[in-house]
This record gives sequence, C-alpha cells and structure tokens, in this order.
Amino acid sequence: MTKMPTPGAPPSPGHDGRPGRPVGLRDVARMAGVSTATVSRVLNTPERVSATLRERVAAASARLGWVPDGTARALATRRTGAVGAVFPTLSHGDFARAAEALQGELRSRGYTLLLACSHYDLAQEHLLVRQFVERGVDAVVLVGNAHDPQTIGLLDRLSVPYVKTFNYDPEWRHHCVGPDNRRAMHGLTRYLLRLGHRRFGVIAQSAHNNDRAAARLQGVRDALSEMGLSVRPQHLVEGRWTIAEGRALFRKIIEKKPWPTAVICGNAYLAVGAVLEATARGIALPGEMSIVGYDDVEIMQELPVPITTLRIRSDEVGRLAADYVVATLAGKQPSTELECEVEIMERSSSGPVPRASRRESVPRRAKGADAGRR
Amino acid sequence: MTKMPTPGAPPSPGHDGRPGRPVGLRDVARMAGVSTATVSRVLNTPERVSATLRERVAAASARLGWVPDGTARALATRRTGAVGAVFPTLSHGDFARAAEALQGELRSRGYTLLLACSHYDLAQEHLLVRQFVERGVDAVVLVGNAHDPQTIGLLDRLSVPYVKTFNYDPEWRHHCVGPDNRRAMHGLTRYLLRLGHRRFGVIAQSAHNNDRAAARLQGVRDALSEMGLSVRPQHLVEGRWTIAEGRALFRKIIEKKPWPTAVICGNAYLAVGAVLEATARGIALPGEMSIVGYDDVEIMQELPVPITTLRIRSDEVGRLAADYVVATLAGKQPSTELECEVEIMERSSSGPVPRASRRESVPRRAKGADAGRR
DNA sequence: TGATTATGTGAAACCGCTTACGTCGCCGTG
DNA sequence: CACGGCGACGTAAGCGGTTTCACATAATCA
Repeated sequence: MTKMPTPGAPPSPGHDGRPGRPVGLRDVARMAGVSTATVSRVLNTPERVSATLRERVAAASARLGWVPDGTARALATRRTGAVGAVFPTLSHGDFARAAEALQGELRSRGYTLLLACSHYDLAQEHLLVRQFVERGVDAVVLVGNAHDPQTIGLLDRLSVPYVKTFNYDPEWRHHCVGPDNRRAMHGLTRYLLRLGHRRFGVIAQSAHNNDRAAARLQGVRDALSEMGLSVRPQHLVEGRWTIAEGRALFRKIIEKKPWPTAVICGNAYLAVGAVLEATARGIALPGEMSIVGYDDVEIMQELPVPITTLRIRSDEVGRLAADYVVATLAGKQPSTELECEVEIMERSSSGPVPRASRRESVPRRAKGADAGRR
Repeated sequence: MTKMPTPGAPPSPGHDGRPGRPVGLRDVARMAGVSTATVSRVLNTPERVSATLRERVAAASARLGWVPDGTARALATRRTGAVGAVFPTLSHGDFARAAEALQGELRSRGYTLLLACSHYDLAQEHLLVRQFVERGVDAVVLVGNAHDPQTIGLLDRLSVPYVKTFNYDPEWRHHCVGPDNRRAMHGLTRYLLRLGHRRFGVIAQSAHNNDRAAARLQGVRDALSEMGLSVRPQHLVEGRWTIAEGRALFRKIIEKKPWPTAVICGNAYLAVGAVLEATARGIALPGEMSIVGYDDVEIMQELPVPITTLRIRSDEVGRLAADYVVATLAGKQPSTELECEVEIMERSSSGPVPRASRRESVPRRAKGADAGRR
C-alpha cells in the first residue's frame, strides 16, 4: 500500500456503509453476494431476476441506504429522464400554472422538469436551451412559435424532441400545442360584433418577441375586416401586461371622443386595469362600454364588475405539452388533440352596444351620427 | 461493413459530422490533432493551454458543432451543477416570483434549476427530493421549516446542502432564508394596536403542513397577548387561499355582531376577498373596519380601496436562497444576511379604530362597553 | 436418455468526459 | 555540457451504472 488516494482496485472490502466512499451499486452487489449486473436488473427489470436474489438485493440496498446515481445511469442509458422548459416568465399566472401542470404530469410519467425563464428574450432563450441540451434533457418545451432559428436548428440537429406551446397554429400542426390565439380572439371579437359593437378599442400586449400577442391582435383584425371594419389607430394601444399599464392605456384610449364602444384587452391584467379605470371614472359597464379580456384569472370574476374573458386552461396546455413530449420520447404518435379549447366566459363587463352610443364626440354633434351604422 | 448497429471499436475515422454517431470530445480531439485531455482543458482551464491549440480546438469544436455531454462530465466531476427546488405550488404569485428569481440567480452562477411542486404534501415532497438526489443535484431548496424527518435525514446523510426558505426562524439561524413570518405579523398586529384596535378578526391560511401560516398566526397571537388580548374563537377562521375563500370566510366573521374592528388576513388573496366582500356589503373601509393582508400583489393597490399589507420581496427570497446554496457549494460562508426585510405598505384599507365602534353588539348594548378598554 | 431450448447470472466492455501522472522539450545554472 | 526544473500535452484509469454475450443449470421434447 503506497500512498494511493483512491486509485487502483477498490480494496478494503468494507461491508458496511463507511463514511468515506459513498455507497454504490458495487457495494450493494458485494453485500448481496451477486454481480453488479444483477443489482442493476432488480432495479430496471425485476421480473428477470429470481425472487430470492431480488430480495437479497433489496435488503442490501436498503441496509446500505443506496441511492442510485442518476448521472451514471444517464451516461450509460443515453437518457436523463429530464425535460427542459423555457417560459418567458413565471410572474404571469398562466405560465406558472402551466409550468406546475407540466411538472406534475412529467413527474407522474417519471420525468423531471428543468425550468428557466427567458424574459421574452430570444437570445436568452437560446442560451437556456443550449444549457439544457448540454445537460442532456430528453426533450424541450418552448413557449410560442417565434424562436431563434439557431435554437430550432440545434434541437433538430441533435434530434431533441420539442414542443411549442401556448400558440397552436393550424398551419404547422406539429410541434405545437395550446390555444389558437388568433382564432380565440377572432371568436371573442365576433361575439362583440354580434352584440352590435362596431367601434373597437384594443389594449394589446406588446408583440415584441411575443407571437401570441401578435396572433391575438391578428384575430381581432381579421374578425373586424370580415365586416369591413378596422381599429382606429388612436384606439390601438399596447404595452406591458400589468394592471397599472392597463389603466394607463385605457386612459389613452378615452383621451378624446368618440370612444370605442368595446375595448378588447390582450391579457387578463390589462383587462383588470381597464375595468378598474373605467369604473373609477364612472363609466358604466356594460351600459356605456364593454370591456373584455383574454385569459381568465380569479380576480376577474370577483371584481364589482366581473369581466368577460376567454378562459384558457393553461394547466391543460402544460399537460398537453407533457403528453406530447412523453409520447414522442416513447416513439409513439403524440395525441392528436393538440389544440386546446377556449371558452368565452360571459360576465357583466360586456353587453349590447349602448343604444345611446351617439352622445359621443367632443362638441356634442348630431346624435346617432354613426351609431347603428352598417 | 456488416450490419453492426453501433458496437465494436469505433473504427471508421470519419472526420466530419456523420449522422450516425453524435460527435463527441474524441472527434473534436481527432480533428484538432490533439489529445482528449487537451480538448477537455480548453473547455475547463483554457489558460493552461497554448493559444495555438486552444484555437485549433475551438475551430474543430465549432466545425463539428460539438455539444459537450453534461452527464458524462457530471459523472467524472461528481457535480451536476443542478439545484433542485420544491415549492408547494406555483399558482401562488409569491412562489412563482421566488422560483423565477431563484432560477435567474442560479443561472447567472452557472447552475440549472430543477423544479417541482409538492402541493403542500410532505410525503410528496420527500419523493421529489429523493428524485432530485438521485438525479444528482448539488443542492436543494425547500420551502418552510416543516419537513419529513426522512427528507432532512437523506439530505444530511448524502451531505447535500439545502436551504429552507420563506420562513426565517432566528432559532435555527442556519439553513433558512426569508422573512420572519412570526415577527412580520407581530409587527403588523402592533401597527393595528397602535391605531387603537382591540377587537381582532383573523382570516388565516390553513396551517396544515404550512408552518409559514402557523408562524403568522402565532405572530398575531403574540402581539395580542402582550396586550392581554386574544382573538375570539368565532373571529378566527381559516381556509385555502383564494379570493372566493376570503369572501366566504369574511362573511363568517361578520355573521353576528360584535364585529372585530380589524381583520388580519394571512395571505394576499384572502385579503382581496375580504375587502371585496366588505365593500360589496357597504362596509366602509377603514371607516367601520380595517382589513390588512400579508404579502403584496399588484391588485391590492389597484382596487377601489387599496389594501394595507406587508410587502415581502419574494424575489429577494429566491435570490438569497441561490446565494446560500452557491456559497455553500463553493465552500464559502453563506452571506450573513439571511433574513429578508418586510415592510408595511400602509394603504386605505386600514385606519384608526372607529370611534363609533360601540354601535355593535346584536342587542345594542351599552355603548363603549369595551372600546378603549385597557 | 441425450439433444434442445428456456431462464437466470456473471464477466467485462462500454457511455463521454475529467484528471492524476508521465513524458518530452526547452531554458537556466553550476 | 549535463542536470534539475518547469510547462504544455498525451496516456490511460476511472466516475457508477447498463448491457451484451457467454455460460450454467433447469425445464422440455423426441
């Protein structure tokens, strides 16, 4: 025995948990009097091991308090059982819930979630994905359809499966699960059109690096243009998605008359802000104006004026995403159900276009100027 | 070329990225005409490699699009650079923000976050921690001080560093970062006492497997008992932490008079619910009653009656936790700043005890019965 | 009963990267 | 001019599991 630190064959056949070296599969094997292969088998394919040995190994394993080393297994298996997800942020309840559901579903299938936030920055996202890939994730979950081409390239080159979430796009069909933002907003707009509204305001989320926001806006535009309508520039405002921002943007919209009779918000918090600002100013909802949002959060139905909005089951998105990647990893065809239902939650903040939507315009012009127009 | 799938020695000294085998460090080494050790060194200790080789390796690496295999590195290094965190849920904005901050801070230090939710279930938490440990996380972040002894035992036995968050307890001093729930609530209660309130209601979060909630309640009790006061049983209610629950619990409190003059809510959403219910019933805040919460969320300051509450920088908690584990992993002494500041955000939902708090009691008894008492 | 086929185990070769050592070339001294 | 020292690299032994393949032994069949 020279001065070898740890090299050479592992002598010292200590048979109990010595504090020195952590216990490994080999220690278990030795204590159970079997080969390492057998120990490995009781772990992975117990049915191929005789009951006797199985128990001997289990006992030894328990006595030694052995915790299998995942990294070693991953190296040998070429699978980590980990899935990486990059969300823009978790401050948004929607993403938080989706993340939670994603994690839960993945876990129940034996996978672990690696989570990171890109803060709506595609370069950052790329770095994170790269980090995930280096860590050996089996699959990746992304939000939205807009990504750095390099990101997708990397994933493709290494053939790492991935899903894009929160913006189902029928054009691409594959690789994406979630609500169809455009179609959802299209439907909500049509709902307002059916109520007779013709003059619309839009409080949109900034579409910078946010294809979901862009798709929503497109949905509104499409629905309107089908009726030969469009949003007046001064009635289209955009910004971040806080309540305070919603208030400020709403103020901008009503800066001067004529006001829109319906204001569509691209996000729950923006809608909450708009409604709070409107009621604070004594604007009757839906008497004088209708305000609707996208996405449902609890506060929306608890406010003095409950807010009409689209309910997106964001936890469903998380589950679908988990489903998708797990199926793909198992070599199966992912469920065909990739699009996620949305539902209009009709509440008190919206209603028929005010009959008296004529008493507008700054210098009280002729009434009914463009009320029931078209 | 028989039909060998991948076995045998890797002959075929192909020098370009063949679709077959993924490129590995060896391929890079071969293309750069250096040993594997050198490639590894340019990656980990570039300063110990001559500029010439460094560049040759970099070039080869880039040309091959090599992505180092983290699992292999982890196995060799005995470090994964991953930190596991178990939160009760992410639906709670606080945890979501903390998770986000934790991830951001960890990432900037080169670590990756593994995330999971326990749903306030300690058994579940133990399983998750176990899973993390098997995955080889370098450290673990937990929420609260209450945990399955086995969980802590496992961590200790494998000497995996961990922090407990969101409930700084001066008794334990170590291993925990966050606000001191008890002390914070103690302070908030004293604030109300200073305003003259003597009859308190408490809408608490269920303390089941939630030591933070328990600590908060204790804070209220301590502050009151210091004044010889206590909460009447019928004024102490508890439940989950939704807005709707807040409303319902508030209703229970005001079921019969005398009402408390101040209601302390154990959570932001409960407070929002209480305030909405109170205003809906025409109860003047703070004219007739004061309502305060714990924890600040945006909606609280945007409601018609902005709510007084404690601001906890939950992102700070995340950062502190990251700090703690990273420092510990580096063998350094964690920052001494483990406790996280809280601040009373005084808003309109609280004020001096109503002078007329005498017009209470069901059968309109003698006024001032116990108003300024003591 | 001997040949054949399941079935259960063990020996040993990896998985892809890190790193302790050893080697080699070059420079500075005595 | 030979020798010790030093730095840059290469060699090869792991890290802790998995898995292929060979090999017994037991069960099955002619």
